[in-house]
Amino acid sequence: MKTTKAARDAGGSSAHARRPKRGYHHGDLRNALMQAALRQIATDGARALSLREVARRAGVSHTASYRHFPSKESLLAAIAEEGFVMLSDAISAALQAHVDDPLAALQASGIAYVEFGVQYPHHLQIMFGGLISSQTEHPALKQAADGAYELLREAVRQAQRAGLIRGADERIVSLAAWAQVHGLAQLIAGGQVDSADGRPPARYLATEVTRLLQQGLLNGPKQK
Amino acid sequence: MKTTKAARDAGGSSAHARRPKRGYHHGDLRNALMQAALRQIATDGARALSLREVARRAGVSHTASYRHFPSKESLLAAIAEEGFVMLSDAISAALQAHVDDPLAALQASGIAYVEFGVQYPHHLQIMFGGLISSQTEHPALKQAADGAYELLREAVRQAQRAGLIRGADERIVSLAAWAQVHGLAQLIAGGQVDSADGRPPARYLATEVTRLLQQGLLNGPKQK
DNA sequence: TGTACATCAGTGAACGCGCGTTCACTGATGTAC
DNA sequence: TGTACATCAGTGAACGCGCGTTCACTGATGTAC
Repeated sequence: MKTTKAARDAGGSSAHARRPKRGYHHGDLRNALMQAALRQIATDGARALSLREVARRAGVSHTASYRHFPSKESLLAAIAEEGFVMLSDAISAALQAHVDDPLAALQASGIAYVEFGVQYPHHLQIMFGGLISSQTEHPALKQAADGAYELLREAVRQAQRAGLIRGADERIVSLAAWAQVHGLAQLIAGGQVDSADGRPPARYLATEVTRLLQQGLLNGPKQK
Repeated sequence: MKTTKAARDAGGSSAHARRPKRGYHHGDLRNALMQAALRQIATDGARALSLREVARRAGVSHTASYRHFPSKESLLAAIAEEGFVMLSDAISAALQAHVDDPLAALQASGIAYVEFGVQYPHHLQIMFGGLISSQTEHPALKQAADGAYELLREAVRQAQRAGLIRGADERIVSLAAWAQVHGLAQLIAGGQVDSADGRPPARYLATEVTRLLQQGLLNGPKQK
């Protein structure tokens, strides 16, 4: 999945695996701690996460993380922020693959949302699991979260501008789109919906489910 | 919200408030513990929940809960189960209010789902927040959860049978409906969407959002 | 190139704490006769 | 109605534990001259 850029830099020539010459100084501890935290969540569940165990997994004394994160929650906030950035990247890529077709772009961004959640379920859990008391206390996180949602809203606006979505309030349409892919991602990532080997893959489910909503958008309100 | 049946029984005539004659035996400790747990979650967040604090709030020694729940997780499982039962009741009521109109029934059940989540956000968190390691280890919980989803699927099937939904796979339609209301409930309950005083109330958002999906269902696939 | 010094990133002992669970117990309640 | 006894629902001390955070420290790194 993701590579620890600086971790590779440190050693320079030493190909891989065998511990690079890192001695007292780690080189990329901040990043290593974030990855260790994700590994612990994968193993023990998000609510069992402890700073000391994270440090252990990173091979470092349990107080070292205070050089990089002022508290346990700020480590979680950093991971959540990373998640929103990755999500934004995924949505952006989907949008750019369909610049000529705003409706396809909207659907693709929804599918990207679901795929992100399935691929990074632990990020999703930290982003939305109520582990961070208040986003307001972590401005960078709040900004990243707002940015991701803004991409989605902009996709809705473009489809409206192009005349592909009729009638409905943009806020409601955006919320409907968000709720749908968010719910689907949560259900799949949370194991409530099987999408394992042999079962319909997440991408297929996301495609079909978003298609249904899209049809509703296309045709506009029928007048009650 | 909910009344503790047996707690009232215990005292008999003593109207209310002033501690009924409960001495050594509590009378309805199981129920009282569940409510105390919900209160602690409301105060401190779900991940801070501790059996000892729950017992403190219930006014009982911290080991008393072992007479009613074999472990901390089983207390959580009981609350989650209660949540699914309440959710099922809410959905059933919505369905029965529209027996003559399967499509209205389907939408009403979705709205009921969102309203349940908004009204009982802490139940929702316990039901879906990954606090319970495996539903399989709590059969009654699993059954309650499956029952709620089954009600929703049955509503979809009835709309299909009545010819109101064309073409689409029932599994996909059910999943789309579930994902949408589940996502909306999560977003509102998690504070990602404001629906507080002055803002559009949850019921309105749920109605509009489900209407969009409904329109997609009504018109069926347009043939790609 | 060498030296002095400031800064940075990690260490390890120690703090105080609350936790989940076990155990042997005791007071209260229900039931058989 | 009264008594003996089993069962049930709480108690409180004790267990062993890992946690987040602080502190004074030390080794490593970078920089000015």
